[in-house]
Amino acid sequence: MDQKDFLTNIAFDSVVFGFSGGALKILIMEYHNTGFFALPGGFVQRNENLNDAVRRGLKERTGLDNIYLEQFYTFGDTARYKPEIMQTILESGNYSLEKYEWLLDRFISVAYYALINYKEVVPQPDALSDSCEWYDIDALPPLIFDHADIVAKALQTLRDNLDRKLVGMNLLPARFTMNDLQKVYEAILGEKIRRTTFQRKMLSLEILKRHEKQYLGKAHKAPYLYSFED
Amino acid sequence: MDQKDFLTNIAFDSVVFGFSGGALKILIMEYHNTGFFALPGGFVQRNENLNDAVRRGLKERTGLDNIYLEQFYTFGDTARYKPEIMQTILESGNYSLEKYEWLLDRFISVAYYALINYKEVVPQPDALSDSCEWYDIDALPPLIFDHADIVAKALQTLRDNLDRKLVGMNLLPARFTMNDLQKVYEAILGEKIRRTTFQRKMLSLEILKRHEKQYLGKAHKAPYLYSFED
DNA sequence: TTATTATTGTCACAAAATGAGACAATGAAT
DNA sequence: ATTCATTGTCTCATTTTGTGACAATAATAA
Repeated sequence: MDQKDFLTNIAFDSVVFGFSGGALKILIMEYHNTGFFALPGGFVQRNENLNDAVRRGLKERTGLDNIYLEQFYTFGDTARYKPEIMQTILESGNYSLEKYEWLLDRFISVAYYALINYKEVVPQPDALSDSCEWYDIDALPPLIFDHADIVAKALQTLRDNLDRKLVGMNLLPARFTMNDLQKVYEAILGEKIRRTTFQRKMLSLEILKRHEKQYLGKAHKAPYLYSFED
Repeated sequence: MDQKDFLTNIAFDSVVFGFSGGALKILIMEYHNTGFFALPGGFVQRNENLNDAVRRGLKERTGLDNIYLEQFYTFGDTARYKPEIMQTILESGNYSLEKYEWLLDRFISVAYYALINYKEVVPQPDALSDSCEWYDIDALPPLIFDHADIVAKALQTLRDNLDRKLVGMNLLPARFTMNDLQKVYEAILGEKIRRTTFQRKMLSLEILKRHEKQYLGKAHKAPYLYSFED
């Protein structure tokens, strides 16, 4: 983590979406002894593609390769430059302010969102943080810098992309019911969807393969399981 | 233009769209004595918002304030790092390689597109360039670095945004005919649109104000002029 | 065994949006 | 007055979407 290995003034932040218990969640880190919460992020190595840097960071936090990833905005206001916060984080982690002085400089941050299958992940804190945990998108702790803005814009972009990109594929397990898929859409949009219209629309896309029924011992008709495979 | 005034490793590029003669055009710069063509761009001052830096750059190139601007992607592949090209540009412009050594470093570039009224602009070259001129989007010269990719992505984003944002407003003069507006849409989409459907759709949006007719001395019915004002 | 209950898959119809063409109105040239 | 190209609007067909109805389950209760 030496200055000469990394590009200066440029960072990235990731909004990692997962879906569990009917709610949309994201990963948030908490720094040692500071009460500071932040998005997972990192820096770009001098010989590394920006996109690869983000994948490297996500691999460290989630253990996953091949994550669905979209870049959505680059945040570059001067108002996001608050060196005293970074200084507190470094001091609380017992890091040398001299060696890591470059972290106190201003950073422009390229923001990405990722979609992952909640159940496949065991979130890992990094050296500076106590925890890396899921938070309900409606109940986030206060975040440092402009990270609340980043989350808001990530969610807005996800909503805008909902019709154009196959969002459900990445947030659900390989097999799921139509109702599972509908709940993902409802969590992202923040509103209820009409069941029959949703079902008709999803089936008309011809991207779902129907499998066996799912018997859960409930007192009603068992739903079919679907997958996105061909 | 001293290193200490600017953030390092980060730049911006602008795809400036204009509309003239029924075709979509963008601004391209040509560097002194090099045969190199590139998008207008620049660097971010240490105390300056990223968005403001882009507006500053556009003001220098076009003379305009209050330009319609959208950030659309940040390009950060290592493959775009070609210091020999920048060195040639500096040498051809008789700039000191020592003083401007920082320009030979790797840059991650935040890309924006702008929409402007073609007739309001007299493009201005900068100190390093011979010209800053309009080129038809279908007939661009070969561009340095990954600037051709940037243009392609700008155009794709513009198409995707066509229904959601008021594109025509920014590419046309204050008053225009329905046919003018349709030609803008056709130039962006790269395909013909059905006249009656387009007219019905535009009018149903209730964002157009109808004004007097435009008599051009042609042997047919004179069209109404419209504006986006309220 | 036979109701009861909640949910699912599908259909039918209404409403809205879009595609496609018809046609009269118009401004100038012949 | 006639012709011509273009415009504004209308109508009808087609497609998409909104809305509810309804039969088909899979377990539970009677």
